[in-house]
Amino acid sequence: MSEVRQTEDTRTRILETALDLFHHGSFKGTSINLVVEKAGVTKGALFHYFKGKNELGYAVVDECIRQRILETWVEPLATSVDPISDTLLILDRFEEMMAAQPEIIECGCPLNNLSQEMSSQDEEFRKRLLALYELWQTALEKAFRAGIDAGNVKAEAQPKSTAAVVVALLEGSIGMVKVNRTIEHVAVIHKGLRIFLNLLRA
Amino acid sequence: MSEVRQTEDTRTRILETALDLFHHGSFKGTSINLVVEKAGVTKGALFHYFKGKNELGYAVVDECIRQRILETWVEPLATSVDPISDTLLILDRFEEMMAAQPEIIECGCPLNNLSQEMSSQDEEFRKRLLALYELWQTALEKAFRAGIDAGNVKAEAQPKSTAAVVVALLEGSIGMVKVNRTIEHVAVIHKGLRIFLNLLRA
DNA sequence: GACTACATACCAACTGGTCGGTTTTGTTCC
DNA sequence: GGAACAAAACCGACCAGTTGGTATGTAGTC
Repeated sequence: MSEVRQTEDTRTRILETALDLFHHGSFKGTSINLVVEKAGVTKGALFHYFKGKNELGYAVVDECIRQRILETWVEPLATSVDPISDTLLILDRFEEMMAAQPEIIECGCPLNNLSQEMSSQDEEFRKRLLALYELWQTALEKAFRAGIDAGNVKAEAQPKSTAAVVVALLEGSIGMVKVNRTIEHVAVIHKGLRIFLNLLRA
Repeated sequence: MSEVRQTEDTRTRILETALDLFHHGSFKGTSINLVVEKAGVTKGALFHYFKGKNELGYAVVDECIRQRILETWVEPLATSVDPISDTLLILDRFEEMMAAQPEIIECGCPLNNLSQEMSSQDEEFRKRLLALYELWQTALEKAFRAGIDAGNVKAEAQPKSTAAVVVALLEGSIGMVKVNRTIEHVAVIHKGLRIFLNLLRA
């Protein structure tokens, strides 16, 4: 534990702790005092790396959450020509994750949580969160376009609108699960989702 | 102006002011000091009618928001046998509302906002919010069942799952619009939604 | 000795909530 | 009608605790 130097490690620990707390609680509802306590650092360290609470939030969005979107959605869909199957596959992985860590059911999606809380309160937050949604949505849009070209998706499925609907549907679903807080509800939503996506198959 | 007004009027004014502030801001982010200021009452008055901030929030959910769900969804769908057309009609009305009052685009849906913010923080909130979602979802479920019986909706559309998906999709959509903050995005989502719902037509 | 990387003590502003008090309103009895 | 009384409605100063943020200091590194 008593290592010599820290430097970038401290910053990372603050960021990851902040993401965790913002996820389980909320941005405004999480005090920087709590962040430093949980991260095992002092306020001086936090304010050394971040100008203020908002800047910390921006960094969480730009670095931590962005990374997750890339790993979960952008990379898996980058070369997809069957976006319906691939999306359902990603959803299966989510379901497994929820079964393994039921606490996820309670606290939803970090991106959605922050968006709902902050986008109407702080323009800087909104811009950054929007950028992530566009990243995600564009990945889906491209995949649907490729899916249509490959003959796996109905031609009438408009890629842009469909991608928007899928994102809205997923964020809405995870939001509903937060309120319902049952794995059964995940299954109900999942079934409906499957019906929807399969209707788009060519 | 100098009417005799009192009693129940004060309570109502507090409730409506609170709903408005919770909607434009958030529950935790709105201080009771601000509520009393905007409502033009004193703290004594607020605490006379509500045991605390949470109780005020519960009342907003149970009374104000519940009323809106009933008016917007339950009553219009009560006798529906063509839930797809009727749902699209309700959505048209939403779109008109957004065009007329663009501020709605910024602050989303009060029910969704409160749910995302509070359901993981306070069990009492969660229970009450869930009850409203069930009210809404059940109304849709019944309408879809009636729609299938009347031959307006595909038989394979499972009413419960479909209702859950519609609710999730709508809440997700309004959430996305909050982040995107453009009327054009409402149209994009709307188009996708229309595609989805029409796929369910018999 | 300049610089980074922290640590600590501190602050003004604000938070939800309390409490003793005043005013308004409704009821009862004459 | 009006005096007497009680209860509901309302007021606003005050409180302890927390908030985001700062000022100042120090220990190790180049």
